[in-house]
Amino acid sequence: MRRTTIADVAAEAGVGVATVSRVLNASSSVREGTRRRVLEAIVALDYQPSAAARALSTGRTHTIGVVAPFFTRPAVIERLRGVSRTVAEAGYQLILVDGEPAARRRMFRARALHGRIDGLMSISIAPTDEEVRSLRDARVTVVLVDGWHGSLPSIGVDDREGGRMAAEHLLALGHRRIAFLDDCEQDEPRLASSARRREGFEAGLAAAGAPLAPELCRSGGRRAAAELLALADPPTAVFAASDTVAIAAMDAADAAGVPVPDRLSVIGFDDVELATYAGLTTIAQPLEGSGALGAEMLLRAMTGEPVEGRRLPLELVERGSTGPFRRRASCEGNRTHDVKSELRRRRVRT
Amino acid sequence: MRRTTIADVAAEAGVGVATVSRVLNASSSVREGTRRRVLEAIVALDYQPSAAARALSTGRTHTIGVVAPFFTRPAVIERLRGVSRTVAEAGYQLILVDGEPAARRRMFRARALHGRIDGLMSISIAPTDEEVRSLRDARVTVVLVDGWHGSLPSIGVDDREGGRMAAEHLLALGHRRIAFLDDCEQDEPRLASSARRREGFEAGLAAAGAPLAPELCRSGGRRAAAELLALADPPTAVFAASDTVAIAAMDAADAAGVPVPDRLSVIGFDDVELATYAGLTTIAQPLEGSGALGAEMLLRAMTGEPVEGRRLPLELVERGSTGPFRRRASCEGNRTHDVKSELRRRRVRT
DNA sequence: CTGTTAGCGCCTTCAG
DNA sequence: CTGAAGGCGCTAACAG
Repeated sequence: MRRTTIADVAAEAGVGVATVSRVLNASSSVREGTRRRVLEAIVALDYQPSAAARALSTGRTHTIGVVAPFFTRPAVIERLRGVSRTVAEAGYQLILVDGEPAARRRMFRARALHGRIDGLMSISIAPTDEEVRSLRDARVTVVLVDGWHGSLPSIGVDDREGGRMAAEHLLALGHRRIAFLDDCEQDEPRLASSARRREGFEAGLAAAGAPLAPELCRSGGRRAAAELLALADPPTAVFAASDTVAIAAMDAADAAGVPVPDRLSVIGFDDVELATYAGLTTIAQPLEGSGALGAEMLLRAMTGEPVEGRRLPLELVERGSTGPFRRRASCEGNRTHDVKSELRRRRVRT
Repeated sequence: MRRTTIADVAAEAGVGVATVSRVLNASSSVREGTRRRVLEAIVALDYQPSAAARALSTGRTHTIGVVAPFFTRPAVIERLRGVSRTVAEAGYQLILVDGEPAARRRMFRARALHGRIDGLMSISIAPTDEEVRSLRDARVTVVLVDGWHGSLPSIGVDDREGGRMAAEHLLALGHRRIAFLDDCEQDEPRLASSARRREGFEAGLAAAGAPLAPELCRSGGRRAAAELLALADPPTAVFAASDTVAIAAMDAADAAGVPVPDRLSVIGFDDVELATYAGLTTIAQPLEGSGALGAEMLLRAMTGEPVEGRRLPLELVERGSTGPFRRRASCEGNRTHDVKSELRRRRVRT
């Protein structure tokens, strides 16, 4: 029992294969009667064209690939949601390539995608110049989301500006001893957004005459935050390069009995869903929207239409994790602290 | 500048295409010298075989599809992580099909996947009998994760038992007026795990002589929880069919000024990452592990090897969201309540 | 409008 | 061990 092919349909309908192909692809016109007969034959035989054959013949797979660090960054998943929706609406498939660096790199070695995908979206990973060249040689259409490259359409936010906004918010609250917590990506030096956020942040602090102290600038999550808190002269506020790190910092604060925001203000970046639950103040960027927009652009670029990158807007979202600067060890502060940390410790465990 | 094909390599190496194909597929033996020459030609030309051509020729795509409600259920993403890892290690691609029901159904209409995938994993969505038949007719290998079907290898947990465990935990804490919050999936009647969790839960309560009151059994998240709390005789504990719903319930409690766990104990199901941050007591099941195991089974099944489903273990994870039953309106309870809810309200906003 | 035919790039007998 | 040739299922000229 062979699978039914276009030839079977043609025979059943009493026409040539080309005609069947034509009604399948709604290409040049087919007489209404013929068309109906073909359609009936298709239904009768429950025929379904072979994607592989079509891909081989046309050179297009109707599939787009997405490379990204899916499972280490919640923000990526939210972006993917937008991609998935858009791509599905356009009738395209989605191939996922998660990335330990090796896999990502393989994906960028464009020839590896021959006959697999028509377009490639890279989220939070910018290819090197060499990879870009390789991609272009292979004529793979590429769009970057949350990553920039001079010769590739890129969509994302102004991370420097975001850093500056965070600095402003904290400064406006009266904080002066402010720390920075970087994303802890030892193996991915090209994840550049954190670096840019930090640049803007530093600039913002410096402009206000409160430059970032070197010992207040760390990289990592919970442990780094704990070290910060253990300092003789600990910071009263911290800007984390991502919500994930920010939440880890809040966790560390709870564990150390440091009340947030009374003795430590915490601000993050991204505004992932988790930030809502955690009550985290953060610099919000469009996540799902960036994915959707990126997908639209990719789809358009794949038709040959020239597309240009876009900057998306940022917005400060104030929740409860930042508050005005307070002098240490005020009586009231202490009482609140005890109740609160006791409370959170009861609920939150790692 | 045409893309380089197997013929180019053959010419470059001074051999026939068949030989190139042989070294590519490590199939029958090739003399060492010839083999080396071919390999060199491949490198020299930076040749990369066309996946489409290979798929058409062999009938196998080296791609597996995953259908699942990716973006509405955090648990699915964690499962996917295991799938991704396993599948990548085996050198397979991953195609994602998110599902508004329409897309899922299309995927199940097996013929639609001809020439696209070699195997299909369905997470948290069980196909109907008819779909199973269709799948079998099309000879698509299928494995179910978190879903059961008599004639398909299925892997998951004993949801009924999980429900029973939740009941036991709450009863052991002294609660008697206990509510159930269902997942709010109006459009997906086949998402059966919630139903089974509830069955086990009801059975557990009934066995202890504290049967589930009809008015304490609702479906939905925050709003349903709020209704529960507004009852004249509100429950002192609630079992939610998933962590997501449980966290929504905690949120509703905070908003209503009801302290958790002092006046309301909340227990969830799944143990997603978020549960840790939320300090949620929950019935934990292997998430990433289930994905990995499912992928392994699928890969094996695709070779023709018969595989059998597996039940994974459940475990009660106590965090801070459940506590002993307390009589209402005790003085101490009230004080704690005020501080706490004031506090959480400050931090958590929706 | 519609049928015929030549590939798309690779795998796989089948001879040599 | 290796080369030649047919075919996987479909699309896309090119004739009619």
